[in-house]
Amino acid sequence: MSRQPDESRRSERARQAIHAATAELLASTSYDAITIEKIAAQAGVGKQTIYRWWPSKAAIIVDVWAEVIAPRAAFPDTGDLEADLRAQLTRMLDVLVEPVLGLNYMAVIADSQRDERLAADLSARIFAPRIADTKDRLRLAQAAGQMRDDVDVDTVADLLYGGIFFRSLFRLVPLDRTQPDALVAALIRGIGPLR
Amino acid sequence: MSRQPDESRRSERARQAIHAATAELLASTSYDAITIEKIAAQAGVGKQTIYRWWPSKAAIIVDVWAEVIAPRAAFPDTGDLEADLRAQLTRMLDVLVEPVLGLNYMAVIADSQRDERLAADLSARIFAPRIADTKDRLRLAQAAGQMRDDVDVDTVADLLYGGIFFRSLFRLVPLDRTQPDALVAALIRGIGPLR
Amino acid sequence: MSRQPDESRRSERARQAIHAATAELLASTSYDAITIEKIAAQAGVGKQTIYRWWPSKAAIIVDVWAEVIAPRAAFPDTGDLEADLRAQLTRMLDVLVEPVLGLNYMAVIADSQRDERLAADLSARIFAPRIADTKDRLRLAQAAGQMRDDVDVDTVADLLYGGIFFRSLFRLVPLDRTQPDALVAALIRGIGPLR
Amino acid sequence: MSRQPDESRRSERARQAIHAATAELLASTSYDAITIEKIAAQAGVGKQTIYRWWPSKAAIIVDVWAEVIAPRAAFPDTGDLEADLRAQLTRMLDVLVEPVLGLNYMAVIADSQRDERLAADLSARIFAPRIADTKDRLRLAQAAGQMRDDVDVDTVADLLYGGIFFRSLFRLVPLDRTQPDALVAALIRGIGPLR
DNA sequence: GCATAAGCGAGACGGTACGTCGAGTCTTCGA
DNA sequence: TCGAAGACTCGACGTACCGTCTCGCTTATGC
Repeated sequence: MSRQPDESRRSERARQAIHAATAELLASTSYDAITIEKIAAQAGVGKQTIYRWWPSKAAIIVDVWAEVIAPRAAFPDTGDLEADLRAQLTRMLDVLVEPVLGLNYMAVIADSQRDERLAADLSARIFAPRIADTKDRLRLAQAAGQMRDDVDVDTVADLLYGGIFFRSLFRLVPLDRTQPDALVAALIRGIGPLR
Repeated sequence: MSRQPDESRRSERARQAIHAATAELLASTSYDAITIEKIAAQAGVGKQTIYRWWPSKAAIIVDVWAEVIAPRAAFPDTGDLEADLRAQLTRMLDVLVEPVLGLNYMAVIADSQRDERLAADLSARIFAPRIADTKDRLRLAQAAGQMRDDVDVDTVADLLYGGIFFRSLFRLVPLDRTQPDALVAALIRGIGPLR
Repeated sequence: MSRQPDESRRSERARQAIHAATAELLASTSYDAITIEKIAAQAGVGKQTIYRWWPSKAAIIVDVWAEVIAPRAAFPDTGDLEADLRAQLTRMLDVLVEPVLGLNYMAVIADSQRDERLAADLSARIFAPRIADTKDRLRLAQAAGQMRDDVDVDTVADLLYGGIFFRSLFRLVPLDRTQPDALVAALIRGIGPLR
Repeated sequence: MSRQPDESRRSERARQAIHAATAELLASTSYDAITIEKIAAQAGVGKQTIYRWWPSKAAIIVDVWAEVIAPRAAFPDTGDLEADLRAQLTRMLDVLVEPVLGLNYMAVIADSQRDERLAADLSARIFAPRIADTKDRLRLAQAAGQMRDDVDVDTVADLLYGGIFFRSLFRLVPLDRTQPDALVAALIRGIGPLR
């Protein structure tokens, strides 16, 4: 049986070289054209070193993102719920809209549909923290009376992010930065008739 | 440059065999393990015959779906908007929830992120018609005073389907059939404070 | 299970390119440095095409030799047994003595020690025919009264070729072209005391 | 450049463990499947310890043999040259005939064709002493009038051992223990017509 | 008697080649 | 001219070992 390697002996130099190479490729190359062989070559690293520490190329990418994104700005909280949600969605759109990076972003999410480990990794390290922030903000709003307290914050998060992702996924309508306004407005006021 | 083949000479027998083989594989095999070679072998068809008529395996799958799904039930219209939206989302969830098929469904959507032709095909043949139906239903609701007419139906469609897809994509929360109720309720009544 | 390929569809072009590339490498490169990847690259051929038709690089080499060597000169027959054996051994030495080719020659024999299929191939296509010729010549000599007929021709063949190969194998003594003379002389006259 | 290590500090425990592991593998495993990594693992030794003291796996094997074989019986000398040669060849055949060990034996000789250092080592420590013994015995025979003194002992040694090795190398004819009789008889009496 | 430098076990590292897989193209034959 | 069959070139896969390179950790002098 194959042993799991000894973390304490891991080469920091190699880890960084792989991160750097992956980041570079992510910005310039389409997801399918990014191969483990290319990452290894560009990083000046043996393939085995990659396979020793990561189960797939998508896992490397998640790793890179986690490191880059981790220290990003927290969920905005100006006291105005609608403005804050709008700001947050816009921030997200800014990433999805970038030509190469945005597609690669979606491609990793795509791969996660076929790879359970990756899905778990992606959720835990990229999405879960942000969604947790979102829910915190929503609960604050509930406490402040800016949001009904008979709606489930999970549901709201799904609607909020889902609305953006759906457009991004299917591109039936071109992406544009005014979208969040309409989305958030509809969500806050509801689509039902005025009561 | 390579000529496009003569549609009129196309073998209906081969087309059906390929459809059948693909459908069979879709229900039993993970997306990555479905290969054009396997489809060809299972259909008793030369690879060239596939390449002559389809640009990719995902395109075949879309083709199969389009045929299967086309005659499906139209958007429900009982007069009760909330109930109808709920019913439609539930129908959708029923597909996504199926263990192999649901994942393959998402995997095709995933692939469409890297393949523009596929994305167009998938939109045009699978999603666009359903979304058009949805919008029609929404406009009816507006006309009937069941829905505010200052909200964009595009936005509503995004929120509606996005909510479901988002859960399906990231599976942070397990999928279950009660979800549409909460989603639709929140969307209709809005999350803002009672006015 | 993997099917054996269809001989009749085999590409003659590819076969020849592989032969040529191998022959070129054999004359210039040490056996260990000849890899299937290099052969494929030099021949402008996919690796799979090699694996489809040959089980190992040594098998390719044997194939090349068989084609090159097949039409070689027959065993000499001048009527003088001693001279003929001498001539034949000298011809053999000429190959073994060549700097790169000779070593590669021994290296293939070496590999045949670890690969039964290769050993059979090498025997059948390269050695067996020559040894059969040798035995025919020896039997002629027996019929002509130039050789005792109470000695086994197999044994004589072993002594004859073995003597050359042994030197070539261990190189305890440098190889030189006068060796066959002494070898054949000792073998013909025997080493026992004059009777 | 890398310093040669200090012999006096060498671990005898490790040396023996490596010898033992190698001997075990030699008896059970095909030559190609014997790797330095396996030897190290089986011996419970770091790879570096092997590389520090031996240049190749074949060198380890030669080392093992040299130790095992060194104290072996000297060349027999009963006064009867023919019987003694026969006895010696038979002893040799006994090793070559063993199923795994015999093949590994030939495989090392094989490897020596590609590795000059190994060839020198193998000659010096395994073959040269035995061949020297053989030649001594032959010279004794010459002095005793049991062998012609116009034949070169080198040549005779080549014929003698070559005959055996040739069969072993190519296995055109299965090996059997009666072979040495015919070989030695032919060599002593010669194959030429009765004089 | 204690530092200090060696060999040691372990195993990660940069590489090279392996043998396999599937992609998409090309060729041959039969209908 | 399409279809079946399948060989072709290509490129990436994930694995196996190579030989080198750190890492602590014993030892075992020699200052």
